[in-house]
Amino acid sequence: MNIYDISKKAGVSIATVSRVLNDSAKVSAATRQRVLDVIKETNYMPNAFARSLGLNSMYTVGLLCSDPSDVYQAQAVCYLERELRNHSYTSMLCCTGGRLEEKQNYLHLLLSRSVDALVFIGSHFIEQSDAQNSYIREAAKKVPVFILNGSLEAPNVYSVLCDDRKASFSITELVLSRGARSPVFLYRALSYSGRRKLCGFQDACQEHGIFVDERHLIPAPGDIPGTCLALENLRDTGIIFDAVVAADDELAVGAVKYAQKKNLSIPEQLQITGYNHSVLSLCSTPELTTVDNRIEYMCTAAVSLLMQVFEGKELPSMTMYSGFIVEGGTSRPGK
Amino acid sequence: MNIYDISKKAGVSIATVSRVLNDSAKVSAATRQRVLDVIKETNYMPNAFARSLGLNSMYTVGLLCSDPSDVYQAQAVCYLERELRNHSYTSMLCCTGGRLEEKQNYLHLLLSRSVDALVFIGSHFIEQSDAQNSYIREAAKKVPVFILNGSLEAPNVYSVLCDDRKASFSITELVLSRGARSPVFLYRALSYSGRRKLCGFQDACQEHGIFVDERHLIPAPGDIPGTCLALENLRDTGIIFDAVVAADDELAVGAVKYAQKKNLSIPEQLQITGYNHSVLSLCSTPELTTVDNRIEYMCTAAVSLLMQVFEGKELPSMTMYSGFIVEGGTSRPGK
DNA sequence: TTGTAAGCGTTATCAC
DNA sequence: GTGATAACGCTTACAA
Repeated sequence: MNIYDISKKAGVSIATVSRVLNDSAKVSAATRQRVLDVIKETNYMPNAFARSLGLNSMYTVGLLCSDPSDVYQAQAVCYLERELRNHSYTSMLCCTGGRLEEKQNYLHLLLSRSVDALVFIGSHFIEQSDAQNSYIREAAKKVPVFILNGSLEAPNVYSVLCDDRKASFSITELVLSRGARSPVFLYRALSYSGRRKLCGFQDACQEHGIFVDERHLIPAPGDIPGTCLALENLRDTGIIFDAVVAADDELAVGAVKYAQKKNLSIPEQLQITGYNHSVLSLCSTPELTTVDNRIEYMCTAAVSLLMQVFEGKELPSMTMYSGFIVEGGTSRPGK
Repeated sequence: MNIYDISKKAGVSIATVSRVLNDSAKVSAATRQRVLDVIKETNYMPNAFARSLGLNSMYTVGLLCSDPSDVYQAQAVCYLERELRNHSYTSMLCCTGGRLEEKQNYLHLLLSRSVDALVFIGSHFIEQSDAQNSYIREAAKKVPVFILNGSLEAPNVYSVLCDDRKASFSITELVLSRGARSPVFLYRALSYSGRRKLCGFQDACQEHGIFVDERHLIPAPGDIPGTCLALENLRDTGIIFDAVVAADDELAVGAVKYAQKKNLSIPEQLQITGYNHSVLSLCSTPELTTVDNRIEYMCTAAVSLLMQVFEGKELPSMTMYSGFIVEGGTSRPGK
């Protein structure tokens, strides 16, 4: 069943059928109705591939995330998909994992499918060495590229992010102002946002006259038991700490587990802060003090900006929002 | 840059270029090399839309989930996408939410894009009233449909699931054998797997001579505070319970929060079990006793079955695996 | 307002 | 082995 069949049954030309399908201006009400009747009656569905070929677009956006099992990324995927759908775009999802090569493969895949735009979820995609980001720049020559929670200076690349440096500064500030003297920073990787968070942490420490060296910056393997172990090891090497500022909620939960294992009371003996305000922060006991970086808002904003790019508007290359602190029971109460 | 440009530069016909691209049999080594050189040199990428039109397929599978922010669904999405990608298929993701109408819209969308198959993640898609599932049956007339953790008897519909009834029976059995006398069942919705879990719970109770009526079957709103509240209300109505068998980990965490709020010791005064063995079960303190329903395995299996369907093989309409229990600290220790 | 016909860039079927 | 050429099913000038 194709457009010719419909045109025959309705006694019109294929052009008219096409016009009806795309409800283009000039079709008489009578003709339109006749065509619509036939379409309904035959259950006709236009062929998406042929349509794409003509229009050179499938109204599809490529979504790249490293791992949607990460609660935070999953939320982003969900919100982005919803917003895109509201604008009649479908989402092609790619879960790249962490390896650069794999990311590049996926990018190539999406471009070969001629997606209309790309959204990178999370700062995992921005490598420290700028040369390694060239693949993103290349992609941006073909389609607009959006980066959530990461930033890259390049034509046709737009960043939407939370001011992680500021939020990290504030939350470090919070535990310091409530008595912490030897905080450590727990991170998964020094991705773009990881580095920003680290900056905030260091700045806050400096402002409080607290000396921080690399022994206070703890890379964690990522999962909860591993994080717990990393902190145990840290303690065994003789580093004393009374606060853990974690780069995400899962790491913070690892710190909670560590405290429980070592019988340290939270927050009296150990203050802990997370990041993301994910469901994990609520699962933890006590609930985490964490940063809400407004992921839903960021996703809505990103898609809305994307649509503007499609419309040919000029856009700022970076849009930055502020997160806010949600106080749970892992930091000492304020006055 | 299209296949004609390449053919000119290489001094061959477009047919030959096409043959090289699809590394089809008969092309002389010399010609092939010449064409490949031109392709490399020009950075030529075949047009995906034109290709799809010819082949009538984009090698794309539609993935439908209600909400990937649900950790369990997110994992499934991730594994499915990975496996599909390994078989050279891309994934079109749809997050439908819970409303039937929205699910149908999404289904229609995917079909209009001519995906090669559909995978429904989670049993949310199988309605209790069979008539409401007709939209899935309709879809199955066009493309093969896979259902993860749900089941529907229909041509071209294949179910891959964990034996939830059995697992739920076992885990209920576990808390009963360890002293629980008045368990309640906590669920989110009576979806296909929800109903199976309920059956397992009831059967185990019956076998232990424990009377269960509907007051012991607690629908929870879903989120943690809401679940906590639901249990408080239950207690206020005078229902005594010493075990909570929850249909998923998040609900179980709600029960943990309830116990903590009411100062009930876990597992002495209240045993709690979850379901899914998600990261939430590890975040909780104590860690949950829960069911691992082998989501990764199920996803791998589903995709492998899907590929067999594409190859035209006959397949059983249902493939069922057994889950297993992971003991945490929310159930009393065995002897 | 409607119809004709020329793309869009492939794949696939024939001949040669 | 290779090359014409006809699909594939739509959109869209341009004509009428």
